[in-house]
Amino acid sequence: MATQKSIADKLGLSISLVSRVLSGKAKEIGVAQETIQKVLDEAQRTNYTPNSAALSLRGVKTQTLGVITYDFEDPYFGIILGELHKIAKQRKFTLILAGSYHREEDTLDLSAFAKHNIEGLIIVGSDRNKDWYEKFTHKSIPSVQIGFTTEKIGANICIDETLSANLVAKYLQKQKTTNTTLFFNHSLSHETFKKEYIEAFKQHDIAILEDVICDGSINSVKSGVKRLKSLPDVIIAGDDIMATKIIRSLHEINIKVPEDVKVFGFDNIAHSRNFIPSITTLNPPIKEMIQAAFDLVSSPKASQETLRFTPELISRESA
Amino acid sequence: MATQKSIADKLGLSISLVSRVLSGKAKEIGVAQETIQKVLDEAQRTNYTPNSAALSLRGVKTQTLGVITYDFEDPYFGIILGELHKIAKQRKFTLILAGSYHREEDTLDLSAFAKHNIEGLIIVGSDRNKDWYEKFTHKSIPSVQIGFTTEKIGANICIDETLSANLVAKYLQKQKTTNTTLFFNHSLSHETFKKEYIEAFKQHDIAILEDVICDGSINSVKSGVKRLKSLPDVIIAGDDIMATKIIRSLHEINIKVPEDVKVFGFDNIAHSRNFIPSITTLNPPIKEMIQAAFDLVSSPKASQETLRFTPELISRESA
DNA sequence: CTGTTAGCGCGTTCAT
DNA sequence: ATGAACGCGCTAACAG
Repeated sequence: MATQKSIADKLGLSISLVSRVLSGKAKEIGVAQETIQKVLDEAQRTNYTPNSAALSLRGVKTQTLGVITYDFEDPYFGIILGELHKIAKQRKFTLILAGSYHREEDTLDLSAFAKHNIEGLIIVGSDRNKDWYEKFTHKSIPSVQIGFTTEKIGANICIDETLSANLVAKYLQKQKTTNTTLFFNHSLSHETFKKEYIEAFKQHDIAILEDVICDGSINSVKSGVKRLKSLPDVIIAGDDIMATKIIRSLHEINIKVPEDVKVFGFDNIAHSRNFIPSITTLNPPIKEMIQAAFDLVSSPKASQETLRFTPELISRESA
Repeated sequence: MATQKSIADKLGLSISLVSRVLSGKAKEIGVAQETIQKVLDEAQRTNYTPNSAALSLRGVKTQTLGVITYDFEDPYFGIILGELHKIAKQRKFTLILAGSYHREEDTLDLSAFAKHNIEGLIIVGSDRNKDWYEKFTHKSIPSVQIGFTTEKIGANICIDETLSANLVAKYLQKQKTTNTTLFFNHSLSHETFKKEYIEAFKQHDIAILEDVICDGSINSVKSGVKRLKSLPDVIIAGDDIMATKIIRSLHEINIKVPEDVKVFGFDNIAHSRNFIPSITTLNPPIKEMIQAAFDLVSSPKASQETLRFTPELISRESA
């Protein structure tokens, strides 16, 4: 490995001089142009890369962010990670990954973050509690959560659930919907939205016939669908995946969407557009949300802000 | 932050003694039991965590792996990352992310890896060339690619394409298929499979009516479907997403799957099971593949092995 | 304009 | 059984 020392030795200069040139402080201090060029050339030639360990030992910013997720298989996770990565690259940040597997939150292990001295924490997904965060409380790392939480620890980026529910209620009203059935699971984001839907439907004179709770597995959805006492005008699903599973389950007992029942989703996953029928859903402004999240954690002063974003209603075939 | 020095000062001991105790070499060297306990207690009390920068500066293993991907939005990416992360956690490894956005490979930036001194490289996805890898050739980091490549640089984990194609051909033959049409894009993995399909179909007396090449966007698939000169017994799609888009496009011009044409996918993404019709496809043994990949990079000696895995044919409604 | 020195936190000689 | 001193690669204060 090329080091400043190896360059200095080769050129017969001192290490500190090389350091000054390489860290861009040459001009400022007043190093001879010729010397600057020699150092730069040799650095280039030997493929010099600053040793991050040495830098961070000296207290130089590591420009490293930790990313925690609760569910790697969330269809949105890849997109979020992609966006995060894109911005991180632009700003010369590095992303370190931690997470729990399948929401087994007890398995969350943050040693990776300690190891690499992260300067910011991005939490992807909703959650209820953050026991694990105790380990971090003694440090003051700016953090942001993208999703809902009951235990806010830093900044927060989420969907405006009230606005969203009203958007849907208005849309359904226009379609002369008089009653609905809810399909939600026990996750925090589902429950948060459900509460708002109930409120919004009340205000728009839309009845809720049934409130089905299922874990989201295809079997739970199937049995939920089978046990339906009656068919509402529209079924409100907690997310698009749930919506597709509901439609699939209905299909298996010969109920057609949207002819017999409509189904409304949430998320606008890539798949929703090509499903048969295509899913009517709410499209969150992911890119803007991620951008905002990144800005919040990478800013010098830790923020406690909560930013709410409004999704766009995408009317397709299912509702 | 608690450091060995802070503990030593507090206890009136020397730093090196504290170091010995904390790195578990106390017994070996012969430190007084009482001293050991004192140090351990103080470390516990002050929440001592070894400084990774200092460690790696001293040459201690960083246990850090770099992960590169070409496409964050690949539906398999989350699953792969989840598996990788699960194993990484078990073995106390850290994962650092790099990648290019939407396959714009020129934007690949590996500075993140240099920054954190990675000890292994996992490449997720197929690719044709690795110009960027030049920067790494002077280091000897064990690497593994999960996917196909034309420019192998380390170990390689992939699907056995010949076996796969034969599996499918045999299946189709049993179903009395006499002709097919291919829908593939220009990616390396699609082309690799296509070649094998062509060979396998020839051996099984299955004709290929048309060879449609499209970029995979819904519009390209739609126009590909519209331009079809005739309907084959079964359409072979390069992957499940392509399959769903084909079915969707056929649906829009009133052609039913599988009644009018069958469609065969590849990948077994989560959605395939719930799509209407559910997609008949090949299911790669992802977990085993990831496990093997991890074993290869994390092993002390860099391997150049290529491991081929055989997928399982999952017969569903579409074919 | 350039070199010397100190020190970030740690493990490892070499002393004692 | 314990401590002093060194060096990993780097930057900054101080000295020419």
